[in-house]
Amino acid sequence: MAQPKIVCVVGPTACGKTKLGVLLAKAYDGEVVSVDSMQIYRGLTIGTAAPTPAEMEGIPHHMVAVADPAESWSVAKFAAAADACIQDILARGKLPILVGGTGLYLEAVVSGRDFASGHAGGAVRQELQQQLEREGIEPLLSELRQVDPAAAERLHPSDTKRILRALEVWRETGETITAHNERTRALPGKYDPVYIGLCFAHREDMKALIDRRVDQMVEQGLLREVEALLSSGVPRDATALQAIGYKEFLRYEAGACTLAEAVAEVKLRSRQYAKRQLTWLRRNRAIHWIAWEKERDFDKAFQKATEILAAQGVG
RNA sequence: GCCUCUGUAGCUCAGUUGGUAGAGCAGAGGACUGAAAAUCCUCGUGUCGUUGGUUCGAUUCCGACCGGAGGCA
Repeated sequence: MAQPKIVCVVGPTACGKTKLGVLLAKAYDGEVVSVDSMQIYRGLTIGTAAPTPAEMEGIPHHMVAVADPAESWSVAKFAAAADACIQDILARGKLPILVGGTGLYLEAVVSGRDFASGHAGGAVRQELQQQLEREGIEPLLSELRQVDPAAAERLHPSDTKRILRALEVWRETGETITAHNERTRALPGKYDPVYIGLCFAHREDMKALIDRRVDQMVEQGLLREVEALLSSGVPRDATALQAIGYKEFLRYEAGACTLAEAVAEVKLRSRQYAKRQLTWLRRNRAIHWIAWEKERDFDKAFQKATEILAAQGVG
């Protein structure tokens, strides 16, 4: 009740979130906040399908191309920056419309929960990483079992990334990640979101569109974009270059595969990514889904979205 | 025409000294709180090319046929 209402347009890649976001922003006097872990990096335009000035249609878009591609952002850093944008939009009496495919980021922003300290490349993380390389996961797992048995139980022994993170939180803060999560989850959300989800009714239609879109990206010069990033000094292991459509062309550029193989790989990774996005979104029962039949029909989708928003008290 | 190799899960291939078979990839589902376009987990019945024969029993051995690759003519 006390939380400000915001609109969230979600869905897997290539389902038309950008377009619907703009349509809604125009109709409701809103501004778009992109919630995408890769569109934040400058120079990743074609491969991330970041909105172009033409696609924005004059609507202000936040959190796109705001980061140096050589540096590595995190959920926490993103959430803080995005929240500042939302606060600013609200202060000016406009409606924030969050548009994006990165589930964790969106959840972080909407809930407004904080994160325990620590980060990739930090001293504690590096120390843990080295310990992992020297001794394997067993000693780390048994340490976790002692300090945070619940996390040790929950985490699979192969999930080294999360085991390291759990230990990092403990070593840095003296609070276990389990306790931290329980504490922050109990806090009320920061915003009152209305979720609109876009998806295809049939998986094969989504696959066909993803394939088409990847071909278009290549035609538009995705390879040149990758080369430009490299020649501007972005390290090959930068987070930005781990994006789908970039890491595969890195291999091609290095002569490790043919162009056709790289393109096929991008298509494959894109639809696997879309599947993971759907898995993430499905557990959010608050999403009002709009399913495309065969082709995307934005007039109809906009109409439905309007009805959904009216029913939820927006507008 | 003859010879050799080959035909096993959607794809690439293992394997069964004869008791109806299993990996990787793909696919499906799931997890997810400072790398998340990341990371991790679970799920494998398929006329073992077709057809005869040997055998208690053949995908496995033998023959023929069909398809593929190579060699000799």
